[in-house]
Amino acid sequence: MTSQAFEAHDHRSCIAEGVASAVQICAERNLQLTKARQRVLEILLSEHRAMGAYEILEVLRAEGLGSQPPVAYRALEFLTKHGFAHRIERLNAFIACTHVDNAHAPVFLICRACERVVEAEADPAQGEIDRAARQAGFVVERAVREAEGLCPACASGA
Amino acid sequence: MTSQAFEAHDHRSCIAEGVASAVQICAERNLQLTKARQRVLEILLSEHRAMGAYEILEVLRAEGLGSQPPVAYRALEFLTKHGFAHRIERLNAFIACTHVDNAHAPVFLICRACERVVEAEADPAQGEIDRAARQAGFVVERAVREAEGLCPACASGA
DNA sequence: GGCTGTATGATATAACATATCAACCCCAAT
DNA sequence: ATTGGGGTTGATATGTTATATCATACAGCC
Ligand SMILES: [Zn+2]
Ligand SMILES: [Zn+2]
Ligand SMILES: [Zn+2]
Ligand SMILES: [Zn+2]
Repeated sequence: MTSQAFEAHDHRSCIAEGVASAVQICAERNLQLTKARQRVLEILLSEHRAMGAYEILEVLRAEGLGSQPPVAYRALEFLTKHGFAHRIERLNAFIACTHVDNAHAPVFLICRACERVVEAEADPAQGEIDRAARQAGFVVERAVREAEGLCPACASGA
Repeated sequence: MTSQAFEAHDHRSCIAEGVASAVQICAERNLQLTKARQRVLEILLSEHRAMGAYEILEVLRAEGLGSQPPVAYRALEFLTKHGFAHRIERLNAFIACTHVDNAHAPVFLICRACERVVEAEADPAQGEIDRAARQAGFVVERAVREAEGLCPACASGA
C-alpha cells in the first residue's frame, strides 16, 4: 500500500489489508470495532475517493445496519478519532487512511476530474504550515493540508 | 496590516484600509463593488475571525440589504473569486483577506479558543503540499493550508 | 440486583449551500 | 429609440451536511 494509488494496483489487497490492520490495532488497543464501524471502514476502503456521510449511510441502510444520520456520523467519528480514516475538509467527506501505522501529517491530493484522492506523507517540520505557526507563536493541534487539481492521468488527458 | 492580528493593533485602520484597497482595485480592474458586496467585505473586515454565510446574512437582513441565502453567497463568491476574502474550509466560513495585493499562498492559523484567525503567507515552493504533489506528478490548482490550535495568548492562559 | 460505561435507536432540527427563473438595469450597436 | 446582451438582484424552493437530545440495550463489575 504505497501512497501512489493514482497508479494501477491490486485493489483487493487495499481492502483486505486495511481491514486486517484495523482489526489488529483495535484488538491491541481495546477498541471496539463493531459491525457498523468495520463496515464503514470497508466502504471507505472500497474506493480511493472521499465519500460523504450520507452516501455511506445509503449503503448501511441498504444492508440494514442503520438508516439515520447519526449512525454514519458515529462510525466516522470513531474511525477518524483513531486514525483509520480522515476527513477531507475541502469536500466535507471522508476517506480511509492508507498509512495507518505511521505518524501522521497527511497531505491529500484531490483530483477534480476522476475524484481520486491520494494520501501522501509530509514532514511537518519542513512544512509551510509549521513554519508560519512557529513564527506566530501558534500551537498547532491539527493541520489541514489538501491540494485540489489534476492527477497525472487526468492532467495528461489519458 | 501585518499578519500578526493576534497582537493588539489599531483595528479601525484594518477596516478602513481593507475597504479602500478593495475600492481601488475594483476601479482598476473594472469590477463592480456593489453595495452588498462592499458591505459584506466590511462585515468580514470588522472581525479577525471567520464568519458563516448565514451570520453575515443576518447583518444584511437587519440593514435591508437582502434576506435570502443567495444574497450572502453571491457577495461571498465575488469577494473570494477576486481575492478580497478567503474561505476557511475547516470552518465552512469566510474571512477578509489581509494580504490583498500580494501573490497568494495563504496559511490560516485558527485559534479554537478565541476564534481569531490569522492569515500568514507561505512560500509554496518550499512547502510540504507542493513537494508531495511534485512527487506524485499531481498538478495543484488550489491548496488548503489551515492549522487549528491555540494562539499565543490563549496558549499561555492569558 | 443495581451500577457504570459504551454503544444504538430514534426523532428532530440546525447549519451550510445551490438550482432556477423572473425582473431589472446599464450600455452599446443597430 | 429600440433592441439585445451581460451582469446583477429578487424570490422561491430545494439539496446537502451535521448535531442535539433523549431513550434503550447490553456487557462487565461489585
Ligand atoms: Zn486500492
Ligand atoms: Zn492516514
Ligand atoms: Zn484588525
Ligand atoms: Zn486565541
